[in-house]
Amino acid sequence: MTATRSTTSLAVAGIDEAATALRQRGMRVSTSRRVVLEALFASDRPVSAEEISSGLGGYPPVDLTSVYRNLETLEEVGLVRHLHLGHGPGLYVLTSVGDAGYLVCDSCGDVSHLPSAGIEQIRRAIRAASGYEPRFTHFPLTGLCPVCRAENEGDVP
Amino acid sequence: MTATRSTTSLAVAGIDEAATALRQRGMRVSTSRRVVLEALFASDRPVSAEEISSGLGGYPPVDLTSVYRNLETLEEVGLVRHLHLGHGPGLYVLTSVGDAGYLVCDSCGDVSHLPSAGIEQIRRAIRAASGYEPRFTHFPLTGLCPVCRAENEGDVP
DNA sequence: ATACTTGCAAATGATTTGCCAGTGT
DNA sequence: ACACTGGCAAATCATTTGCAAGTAT
Repeated sequence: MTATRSTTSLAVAGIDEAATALRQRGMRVSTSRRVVLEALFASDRPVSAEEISSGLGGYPPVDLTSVYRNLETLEEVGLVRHLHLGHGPGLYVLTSVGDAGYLVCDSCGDVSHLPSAGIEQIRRAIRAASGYEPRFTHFPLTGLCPVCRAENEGDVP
Repeated sequence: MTATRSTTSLAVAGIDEAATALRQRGMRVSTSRRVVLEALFASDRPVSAEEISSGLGGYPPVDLTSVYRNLETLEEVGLVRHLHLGHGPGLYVLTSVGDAGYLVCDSCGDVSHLPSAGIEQIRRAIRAASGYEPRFTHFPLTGLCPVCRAENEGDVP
């Protein structure tokens, strides 16, 4: 009833395939929209609307409002997804990057990828505990990273 | 380096114990601060600053700024913690409620408690995969709830 | 009496909306 | 041509900051 975020994804290999997907739905491939896509394809990490707007990676700047509107559109189509790693602005990625997820340390703020090796175990444990089919794409897992864990021996063990 | 949130907690049984903890640190137990604490003690769910400010549970209204400032102070002391369940305002709870965590469905928005029965398994899997000591207190686990999982059979299985 | 707190106004950061001109198809 | 888009200004939502007046201790 109150869907918080997109539940569909459309993985695509490059701009051309993305453009085709858009046109198939009667959407246009405008300059701004293309720049947003190119910036996302060029980045190896989640990026904010502001970063894209201000010319991330040498692409021409695009009005911030248009960036937001395009990201929203692309998210509806399933090409893009957004996530939150902490208190900053939302971050956007292509759905084609997969859904491995992130880890953020509550103490030092360190951000890392959730190692794919152990993900299936985590999934299984969550499924068993709750019946949910987990996704790690919208919020990171958080806690104390190994380093801070060693340091914070007194705190909330 | 970039601590995102408090890593300490101070569980307390009631207002009086909380008041003592505050005074021990040279902090005052003003009317506003007491109302914020009372509202938190009276609520059985995480609440927003706005809710507290506008007189949740029949307590006298407190200026929103003061609520934010008090919540921040109480969080520093370790009496309070905040979390995000989705895109709305931050939600606050007493740390004395424990750290079981929440589950939110990406599709229908349903919010539930992470059943304590399976938590240790989940913790173990995350620890094994990443070395992190997980906390489920700041962001919920998300995914498809059992009901939506059955419905969305085509989507991103 | 002193320093911690409050309340109000104003600022900030992130995102959204209205509106009309611009442009893919 | 027509409908989808873009850009700019202004609005909105959540939260923070400045500052003078108020009050726990």
